[in-house]
Amino acid sequence: MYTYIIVISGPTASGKTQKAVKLCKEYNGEIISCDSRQIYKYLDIGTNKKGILIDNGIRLINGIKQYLVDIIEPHEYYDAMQYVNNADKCIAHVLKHGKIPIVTGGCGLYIKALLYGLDHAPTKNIYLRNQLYSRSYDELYTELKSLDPEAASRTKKNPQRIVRALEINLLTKKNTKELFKIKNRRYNFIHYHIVTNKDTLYDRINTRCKNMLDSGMINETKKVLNMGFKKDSAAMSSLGYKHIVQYLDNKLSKNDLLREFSKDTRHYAKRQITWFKKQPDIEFIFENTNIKLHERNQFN
RNA sequence: GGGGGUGUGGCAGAGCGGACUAAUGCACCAGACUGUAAAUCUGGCGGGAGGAAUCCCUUCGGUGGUUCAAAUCCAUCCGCCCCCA
Repeated sequence: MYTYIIVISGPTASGKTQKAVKLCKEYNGEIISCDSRQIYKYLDIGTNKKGILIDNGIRLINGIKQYLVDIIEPHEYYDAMQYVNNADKCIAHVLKHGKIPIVTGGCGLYIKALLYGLDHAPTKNIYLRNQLYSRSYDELYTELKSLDPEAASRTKKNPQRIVRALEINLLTKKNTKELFKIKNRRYNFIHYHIVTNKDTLYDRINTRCKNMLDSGMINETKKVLNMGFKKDSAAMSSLGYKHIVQYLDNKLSKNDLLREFSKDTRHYAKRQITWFKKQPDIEFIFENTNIKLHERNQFN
């Protein structure tokens, strides 16, 4: 019985899933997705889902099972803690069946949360947030500065993060210094991160965006909107979909739609690259590298 | 041939006598981020020195003028565009 899990991360369009599928076939594994967008039902083209849905939250890609996709409705809220809970269950499930869980995805925060855990903090409080958002940035920043200077210096000029820090502080009456503990690994894991040539990656992103639009992503968006999901629902903040919404509102031309979609996706990839650079316990591999688990002690 | 317009940093595009190394956007580079994360946010972006304040050099098609001062005015040359013939 395996006790290790494998993590494969990489920027968008770096070929994570493909690599994971190959690995699963060679080593009897199953994929646990770590993707904050493929969790949404109905958004298939733009989130680049692979394979077919065979059960609630389970897809089959070339005969390999992938968990944690298509699990919530477009308007539903999701967060890192929920991901950890879900992923923990999936990992246990896969291990129980004697297979290797291969966590695959590009969502840095979720991976970090899964691997090292989150400190105990309250979940989103909409009432409080609305209250906070009605105040000015300066006011919020000043308040955070007095309540939790460290958090303030970490979140400066970022309203969203200031609100969250205040939310934690007001709800727990503790500052992050008291709340945040040094954490140990929650799993025995090997974390591979795919490194690609950036120019190649950017080219790939550009053509992928175009292909997505050409293969019905706009209609998919319309369909979801016609189902009654709002333009500002959580899922609609996803790359591409949010641009399509603007296009449908005549705020973007078709050319601009593609340009903005590609641009933001490229920027996103860059953010992913930046994030993983400073994460601990990562083995960086080139995209054409074959992962050979059998050469590792823990798999003998 | 006649008339009008235009030429600005990698691109688009403001500026139209001083605060101009020159707005803004794109591209590009770097970064932050423990519960919204495909989110949110920050810095840089002519060259050289410096941690930085700052300093030196070089820019607005070419050249020559006017002016204390020019991307901005004038002359001329070159390129592009439009209209009339």
